[in-house]
Amino acid sequence: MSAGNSEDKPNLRSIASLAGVSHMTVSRVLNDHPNIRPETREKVLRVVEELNYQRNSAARALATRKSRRIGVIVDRPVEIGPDSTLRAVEHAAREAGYSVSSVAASPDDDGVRPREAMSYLTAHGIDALCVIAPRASSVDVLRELTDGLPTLIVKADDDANFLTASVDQRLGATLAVQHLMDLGHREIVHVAGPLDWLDARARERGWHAHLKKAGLHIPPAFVGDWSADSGYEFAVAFDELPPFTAIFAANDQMALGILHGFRDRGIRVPEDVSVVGFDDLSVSRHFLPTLTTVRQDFHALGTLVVELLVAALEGDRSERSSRIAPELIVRESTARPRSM
Amino acid sequence: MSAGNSEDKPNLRSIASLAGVSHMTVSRVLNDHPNIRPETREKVLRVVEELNYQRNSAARALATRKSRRIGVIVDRPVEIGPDSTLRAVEHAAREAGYSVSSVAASPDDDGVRPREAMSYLTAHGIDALCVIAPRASSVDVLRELTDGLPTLIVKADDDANFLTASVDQRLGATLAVQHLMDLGHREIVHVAGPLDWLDARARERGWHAHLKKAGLHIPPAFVGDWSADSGYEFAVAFDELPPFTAIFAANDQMALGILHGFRDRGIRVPEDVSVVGFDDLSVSRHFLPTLTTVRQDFHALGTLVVELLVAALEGDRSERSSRIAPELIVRESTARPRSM
DNA sequence: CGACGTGACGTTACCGGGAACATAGCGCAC
DNA sequence: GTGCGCTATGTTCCCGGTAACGTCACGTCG
Repeated sequence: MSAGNSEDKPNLRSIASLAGVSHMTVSRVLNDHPNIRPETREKVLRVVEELNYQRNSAARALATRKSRRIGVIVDRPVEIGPDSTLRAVEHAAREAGYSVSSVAASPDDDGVRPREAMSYLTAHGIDALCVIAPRASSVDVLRELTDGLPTLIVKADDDANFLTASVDQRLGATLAVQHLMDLGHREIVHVAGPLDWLDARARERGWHAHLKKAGLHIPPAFVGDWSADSGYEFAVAFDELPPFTAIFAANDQMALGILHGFRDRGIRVPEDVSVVGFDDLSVSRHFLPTLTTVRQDFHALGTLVVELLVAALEGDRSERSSRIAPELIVRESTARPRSM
Repeated sequence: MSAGNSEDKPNLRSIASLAGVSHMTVSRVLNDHPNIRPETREKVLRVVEELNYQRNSAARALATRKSRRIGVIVDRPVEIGPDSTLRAVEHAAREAGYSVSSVAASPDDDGVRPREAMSYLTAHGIDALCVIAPRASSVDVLRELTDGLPTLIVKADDDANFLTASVDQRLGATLAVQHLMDLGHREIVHVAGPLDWLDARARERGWHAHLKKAGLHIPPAFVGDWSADSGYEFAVAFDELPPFTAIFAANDQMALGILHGFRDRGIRVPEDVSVVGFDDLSVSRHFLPTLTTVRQDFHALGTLVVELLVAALEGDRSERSSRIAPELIVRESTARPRSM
């Protein structure tokens, strides 16, 4: 069953001699070069099949000076959103014949250190770089480290130096705020992520801009740290906060912490306050109450990231950025305000 | 600041000529060979530093026939537990000078296809393999695919063919059940993961064995699919189930679904039923009620995995398996049964 | 005092591919 | 029929490391 040649691993030359051709002919067949006679191609492919031959990626990388590897830096630890993006990128990269090396922030430390991450990635050889969930400071540092390396940053604003792709964060925030406004809410506060994170900032801006456009009062944003704990802290301080009837939280975890904090304070959701999250975690539809939130299509995002990078690697400099529309998922945590 | 040599990337030879030695001397310095004069070493290292030289891992891999890469197969998509393990393995591997290539199941398909995953990993060159969250069937397939490749499976039982490392799943289950027994529960049901998954089976067995040891009635286990949805389904069918006062769920997601289903059925947790989960997701402490669960130290697990694999790669065949003790985290979702 | 071991290097070949440059056969225009 | 260009294939060298072996100076010992 399993191709059990007990000899050394086959290489181009062994294939070649068995097929009665030169190793270059085998190489050309494998690389889909034109100008190969169909019979020759078949003969070669038959031997390749028989020996279960796989190209040596190290040798290929060495000869071509291309690793077919995409480096990925993820600045936020395990917390779902960026994680899903990473998975989607890995998947899309594999489909495209690339492999991925990633450096993710560990839950312990306070984020990826861009210099070390880059040094690790370049040491292992990468052709392109993708940065997920970046902080503004990381982007600044990377600007001087990625000289000549095709680099895509998952962020919403276009960038002269980098390719960009992302789910449209501002649109997501707009959807959330509009939904609350449609329900009749006029005092809508925002529990933001750390504003050094580009995603956090984009969500905050979307919220801010949409309130402004509607002529509503814009309260100061509360800044959390993405964690459910920080949402909890916000919520239990309810009595000391200026009045509001709805909250747009920058992610589902903080939204969950808010639900928890409100329960501990005896505030009911959605009767007293409506809550909207962001991300649509797989568990969010089972929170109590189930959470209205903004869903991002990570799979599409991953595909997009790899498409843009591969195009850039192949010399296509036309497409430089693209955005994916998010979707509002309405559940139990939002309702009309009582005062109406 | 950034080593701005505008020339081609430096290589061993360029370092060598600048340092006035042969390229082999540079290689030896970099590989910590003995028999290098301290002055020579310093001279070389100075140039290496100056040019910001990094070894070409492809060339190294080609010459040594070692990629210093650990392949990882993850059989369960993004759902936290296995994910955290993967992150921890990546982190530990990086610390140990290895890099990781991973294949994770995408949320769409119903699990990793071991043959394809292996083919991808070997094509990109790996020295060792780690399998996270495996199904029994995957393990069987891998048995014939990993011929000669040092392989570690993250599972609790020792294995003649493989290295093993894991958090002690049976102990975790025992802790959960014992906690419920300590509270006075006598009818403790289990909502298991799919029993084809080794982790699910180990948790089920731990639960079963501990009930048996205590001489308690052993109801049939309900089998979910790890998702919160499946927990919900179980819970809303409450009326049709034989009576019980406590549930041990095989993961936190299903536990959350159960909390949700019970709320929809008007059953109170923990007043009517106690619920224990498994994993301690970062959000579990904010569920309503906050969830009693079993915490796994993924970081320690990742370190252990890499230690065992690296030892095996270096020819040390003494340590073949190891287990980490989990910890019970008691929160609001468990209490004494009312009947007591 | 010469054979020999050893430390500190240098030389050469090789890992498994691919680029660049031959080369051989063949159809075709003049 | 001869020169030309194209197609299909072969040769050679190189990518950037490391292994294996060679060399040379120096110290030691019989």
